[in-house]
Amino acid sequence: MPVTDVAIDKIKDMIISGELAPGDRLPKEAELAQRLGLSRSSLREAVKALCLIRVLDVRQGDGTYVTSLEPNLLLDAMTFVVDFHRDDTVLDFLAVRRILEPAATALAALHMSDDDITELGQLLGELEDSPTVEALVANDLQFHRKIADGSGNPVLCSLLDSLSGPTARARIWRGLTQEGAVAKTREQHSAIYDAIAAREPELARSWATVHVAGVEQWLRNALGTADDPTVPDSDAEPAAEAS
Amino acid sequence: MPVTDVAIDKIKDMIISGELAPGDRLPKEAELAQRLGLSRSSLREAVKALCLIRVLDVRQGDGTYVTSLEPNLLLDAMTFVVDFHRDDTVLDFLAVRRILEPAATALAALHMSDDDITELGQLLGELEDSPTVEALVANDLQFHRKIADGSGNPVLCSLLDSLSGPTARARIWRGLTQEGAVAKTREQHSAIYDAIAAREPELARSWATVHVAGVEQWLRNALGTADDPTVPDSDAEPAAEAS
DNA sequence: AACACCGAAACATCCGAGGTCTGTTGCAGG
DNA sequence: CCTGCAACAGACCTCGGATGTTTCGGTGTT
Repeated sequence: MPVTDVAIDKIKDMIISGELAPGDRLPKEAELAQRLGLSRSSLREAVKALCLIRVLDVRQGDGTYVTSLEPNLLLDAMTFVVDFHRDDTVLDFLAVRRILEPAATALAALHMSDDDITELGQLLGELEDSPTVEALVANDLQFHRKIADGSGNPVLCSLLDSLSGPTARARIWRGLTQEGAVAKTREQHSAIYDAIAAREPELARSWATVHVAGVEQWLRNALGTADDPTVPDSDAEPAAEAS
Repeated sequence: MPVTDVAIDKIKDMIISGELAPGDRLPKEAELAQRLGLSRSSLREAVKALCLIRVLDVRQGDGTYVTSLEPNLLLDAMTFVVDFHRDDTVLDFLAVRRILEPAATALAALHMSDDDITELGQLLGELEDSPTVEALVANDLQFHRKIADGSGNPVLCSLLDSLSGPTARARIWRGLTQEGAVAKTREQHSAIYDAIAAREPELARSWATVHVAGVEQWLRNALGTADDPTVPDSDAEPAAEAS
């Protein structure tokens, strides 16, 4: 195994073992390199890699630090990964979002504070009467992010955040091409908000399902893959082997 | 922004734009470095970082290649990230798994081929009568992996795979300390298998919920936080309306 | 045709020399 | 005593070259 990969594991272990706590500063490059038994160049490669996934944070002129390691920060790095799947597997991501979003919305109906719910309502009001598609989608992202945050589960929230990225583009596309999509989105958002404000988790869940499924259904048709077995529709083809 | 980060973005763009397709070989270090306008050292840092998240694959003596970029490969890198959350946030990960696993199991009941179901059954039979806890958990992981794979959604499968890692430790701990946990796990696995084999998605979903919730409940008690209704009851999620 | 050897190509690793940014220190002035 | 500016030291950034290792493919022998 390359020395750089060893270094990555070593640093990872130092963090997991507790030798390096979140916020701690690492020894200076030269020192750490000697301690791990490799050159500064190789060590820098390791540090850079850990930097990309938000485990380390290097500040020029200051030093290298361990990040807070909070789930939202680390899962957030997943956005980078998800970026590589733009067109082909968007449906798969959307299918997962369709599973998580309703659950998160139901949780939000139970856990959100009254203040948060008020802010959620304000978000809906901020939108103009005839918003641009971009403004609508931006508001859409904020709306769902606040709900995900309201679920009280940071892991769930970050995951949804990552999944929302690639599907946002699809939503913009939809807004531009599908008649009535904007109005429908606003209606559904209001319904979701009402359900949360009424503390009705099951109702909130159902509206969220309808909401996400709408995008999913449209996208599936738009992609012309009416026969894609990846998505949970009503029935499946039971392998025509036995019978 | 550091030149290395610029290089990362450049390479990322080259891939997303299609200039570099999965499986393609990158220009040699020196050449690419000159083209991107930086030194080999800095380029190597960028490549190493992209390597960690499985976007690039470097083979000494051969060259640097773009990976297949399949969701399972990229999401798999998330396991590395998840490793940093061992004790504190396991409950949050488990809560997400409790949302995804039942959905995946229901999908599997609809989409798995008869052959796959046969293999799933064999997996259950492979276990001895009095397995060690380690063997049981290993079998447990395989069992759920096969089901996740059977959902037909590679993103969902990879995500569950990543989430299973940190919770596996918890499951081992449980097997060692809770009386009857082993027997209960086997019973529930059989029930899940039966529901899938019978093509009963809702039944499969419910058993999966019960199964994961069992671990979650135990863990919550074990951690002494008996007061966290993180997840409401989750049925009525119309991922599949076959009956 | 199968196998062993050899050389070219490409990555791995290391090193040392500047460059740049940041936080701190110390002095002068209000 | 407090404030503001300038110089300093520490730490990371970038570079380019030299040397070691591994892999691939061509060549020659058996």
